[in-house]
Amino acid sequence: MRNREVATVLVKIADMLQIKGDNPYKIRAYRKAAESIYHLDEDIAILYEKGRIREVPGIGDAVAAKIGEILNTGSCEYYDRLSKEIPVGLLDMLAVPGLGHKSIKLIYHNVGIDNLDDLLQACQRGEIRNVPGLGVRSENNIIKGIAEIKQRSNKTGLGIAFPLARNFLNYLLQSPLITKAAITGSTRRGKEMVSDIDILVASNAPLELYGFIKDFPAITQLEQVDPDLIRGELNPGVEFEVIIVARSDYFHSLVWTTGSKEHRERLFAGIDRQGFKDLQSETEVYTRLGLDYIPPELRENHGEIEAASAGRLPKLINLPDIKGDLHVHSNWSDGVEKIQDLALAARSLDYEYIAITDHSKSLTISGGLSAERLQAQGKVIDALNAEADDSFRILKGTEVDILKTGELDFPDTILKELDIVVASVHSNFKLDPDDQTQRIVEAAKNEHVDIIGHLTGRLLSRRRGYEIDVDKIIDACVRNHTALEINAHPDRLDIDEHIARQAKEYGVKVAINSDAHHRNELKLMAYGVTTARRGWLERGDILNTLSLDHLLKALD
DNA sequence: GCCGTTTTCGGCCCGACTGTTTTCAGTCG
Repeated sequence: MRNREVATVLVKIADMLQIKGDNPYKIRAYRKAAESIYHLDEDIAILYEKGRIREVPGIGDAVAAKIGEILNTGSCEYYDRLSKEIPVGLLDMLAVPGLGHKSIKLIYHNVGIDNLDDLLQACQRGEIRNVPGLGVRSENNIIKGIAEIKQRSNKTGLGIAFPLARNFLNYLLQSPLITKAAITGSTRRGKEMVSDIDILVASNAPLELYGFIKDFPAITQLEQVDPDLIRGELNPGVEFEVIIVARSDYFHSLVWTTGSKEHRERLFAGIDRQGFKDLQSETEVYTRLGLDYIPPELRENHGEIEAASAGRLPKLINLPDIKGDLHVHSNWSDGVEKIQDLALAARSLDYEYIAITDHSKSLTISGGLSAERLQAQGKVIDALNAEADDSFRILKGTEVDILKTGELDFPDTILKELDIVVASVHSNFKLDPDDQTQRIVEAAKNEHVDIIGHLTGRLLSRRRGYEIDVDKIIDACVRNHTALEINAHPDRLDIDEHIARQAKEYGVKVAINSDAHHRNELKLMAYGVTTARRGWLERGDILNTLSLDHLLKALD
């Protein structure tokens, strides 16, 4: 699958055109094509070979030709020509919050800055404040923004790291030199951001492995550090380690490498792991330590060792416990899929229901629905449910905007007609913390609101969440029987594991939702389940583990 | 640059906030 690689080149073309100040619709066309390819569940290279690439929405003759070039050569003539005019370092500067294409062009033309490092230095020297349209405030915001970028640049989101690790693992398992292998480390624990990918391998021929590993297509760097350690980097810039052990040392090594430093050091304090040879499972390792088996997601030294010792570990939720998705967008707002296609995809995941929760009218950029359109959508859903010959149910819902004042974007008379109401913040992120909190508390108090969506508004690779008092919001949720969402999108994972655990302690129900804008994104549910597991949540804590009947009763 | 049950040209997503200004351009969702 080279879809991500192709999409990345197209996005860069769009960015360069935008810095140049080219036709906005042409720029949008490149972005739309990139987005389409990114979400494709087929391999773009295979589609191209079959001559079916024009069937992909947003790809016309011009982009199709460029994709052909990218697949054959890794780049295309148009991109190369643009990058002579627009230095690629300018594109990195786009990651700075508040800096857009126009400011970057101005900075480049006025002071000749074309990369992040020089930009930081120029800000520190006070040179950027003289660029027309920018001032001292902008300068300070840029310095702050670059610091944040540097802080997270050595980490990779689980949504990138996990699929990459799985592909790498599957490749390794093809080798006859390897008898057992598993993803380990923080990726196995399901941390939202990981610093590298660790793979544990059992092999009796460690020195022959290097030659096999170097042929994995995504490898960009490779180094044999020790006879039992190979280190390198995978495209797109994710570091990895392959740790090689003898078959007899595999399971205690898996426990050792999976847990956080604090977990493993407490586990094996004063114990020689040599006595753990030849065990047949991780369960045996934990049994030997006098503990119940601790699932990887809990191995953080956050109380799991005490709980395992006392036989009080939670029975964590599993993906098959999920009976439906309560936050999904269709092409009525900013999703790309028809409602019936989303329902079909949900059926194939063995769900019993899916809630269509398109945006409300204030979110114009995302095609928010007016009250009239929402009612029309309800009729369409009723008809689809009526003509279905199974018990699967499409629920009528909305992701209603929480306005600046805490008022909702639809009146109660509209909300009460819906099966499910998700209320979310999409504007005024920089409100005073008290006002921001109060705004969400007001929404939670509305009797028709079932779930607060992506509570903190954070985007893991891009921005921190808005400032809120989580305790007060949890309190409001308890009093009003409002659930909190774990938004499963790997860019969000919002609420995080800590707030999720706090919610459970106070008896607030949690809904794990994909927030899918495309049918393939329904599968992102798995990341939300991982976060829930890291928050010690059990099936009974999760709203959408309920069967359709029980869910409807619970929502009543 | 893409698209089409207003179809081969003329549309294509808009409104609020921020920081710069002195009436507005740029950014963001």
